[in-house]
Amino acid sequence: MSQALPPPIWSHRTRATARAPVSEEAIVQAALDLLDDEGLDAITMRQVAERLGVSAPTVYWHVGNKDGLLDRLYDRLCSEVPQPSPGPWQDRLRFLANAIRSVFAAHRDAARIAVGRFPLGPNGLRATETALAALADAGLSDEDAAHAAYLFFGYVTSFSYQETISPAPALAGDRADALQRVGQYLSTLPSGDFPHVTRCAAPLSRPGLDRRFAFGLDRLIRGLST
Amino acid sequence: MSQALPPPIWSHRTRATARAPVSEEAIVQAALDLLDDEGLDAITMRQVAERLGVSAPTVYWHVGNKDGLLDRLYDRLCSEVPQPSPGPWQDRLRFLANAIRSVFAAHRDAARIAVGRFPLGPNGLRATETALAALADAGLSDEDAAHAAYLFFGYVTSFSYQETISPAPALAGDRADALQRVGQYLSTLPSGDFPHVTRCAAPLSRPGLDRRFAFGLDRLIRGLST
DNA sequence: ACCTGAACACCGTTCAAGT
DNA sequence: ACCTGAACACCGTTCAAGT
Repeated sequence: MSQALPPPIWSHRTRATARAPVSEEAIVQAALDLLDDEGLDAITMRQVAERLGVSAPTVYWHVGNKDGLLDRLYDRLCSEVPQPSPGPWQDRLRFLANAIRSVFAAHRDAARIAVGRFPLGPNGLRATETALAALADAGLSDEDAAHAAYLFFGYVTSFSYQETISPAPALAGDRADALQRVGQYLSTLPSGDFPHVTRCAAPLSRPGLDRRFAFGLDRLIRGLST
Repeated sequence: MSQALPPPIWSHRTRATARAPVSEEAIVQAALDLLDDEGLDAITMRQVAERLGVSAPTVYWHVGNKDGLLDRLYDRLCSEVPQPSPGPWQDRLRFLANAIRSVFAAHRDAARIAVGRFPLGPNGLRATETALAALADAGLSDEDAAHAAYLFFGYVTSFSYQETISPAPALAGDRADALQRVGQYLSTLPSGDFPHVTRCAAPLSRPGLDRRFAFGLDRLIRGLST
């Protein structure tokens, strides 16, 4: 069998042959690069196309529409979530939650893609299976395990989303500044009308979110224990 | 004091005097009408302006930008949330959760506005105060109550959001159809790789969400009990 | 103080047409 | 089967200018 020759030097399709052929995989990768470099808002059908040296309608041919692209990108992110090692179901659930949060944190505002989605793609299903297995070991029925899985992913996802955006969108400046101003605002509220808000002003506007994530996760796990 | 006369009949500013003067309140109301009539995607600075018979930059003058408009609209929605009557803290929390979910359900995909926001506006603070008061009565410290409040609002909000959108965006057809296809898909997965997913296929794709909401709420409250 | 016209720099999506 | 040019119908936002 003769070896494939490169296109002849007089080929006029220099640009077309220069780039790798477009594929669904390449498109998802380009979207992921865009996400990492500039954030979710930079993921545009046109920008993705440009990264691949291709026209926008080509992207539509491969992934249908923007939602289809984000579905695939979400599953791609799910592929980065590691599996927990064997152990008590509580530990496996905690590991999974922290792993998912870490993946989101590693990709800017990736969590926004996950909000309203459930991990049902090829890779997402692995995480779903892991969660359901842990919940079954917790003694939950199939029905309760399904409900609990939604509760679990909903918590991790919405928490991750919350921490990627500034706490009060209307306020300018960086996050720490904005948070401090929220705390200041809350503490100066009339304490007659809002006794608890004023007393909780500081903890409500605390910047460190690791403790808060662990708190919610612990209470969730406790609530799921029989 | 003489009574104010209407503009003379020869006034050439017929259109300008015909409409009520624009105000922040009127703008928020127009946005709410748009939300109820056509959904969140219809809330556009231009569309809001058109509803008021005004040009788009006028809206900017009053609310700053679109985020500022949505902040105000969110607080307007919070004003529709009723206060619970006195009773055990669990009941008050449950009442508040159901009330918030009902308000979102009454305004199409309003929950999407709430995702990533925390009720800190004049009206939202009433709900926050109610939640914090209940959580304090549960025996939580100020710090834990603050964390739990985020957990609580995050749950109600993200659940409400989830139920306003179709479960698998890529699938066509109405929700019941799409859900059934998801269930079908999950049940035909290789049961060797996904034993729990296949067994939970039916409950994972069950359409009624009231039971699921109650389940999560119960477990949350249980997890917060000392 | 409040409002407008016109513009800038984009979007998602479709569709006939090419190879 | 895969890709392009050109277009449609929009966006959020700004800014000089008006009253």
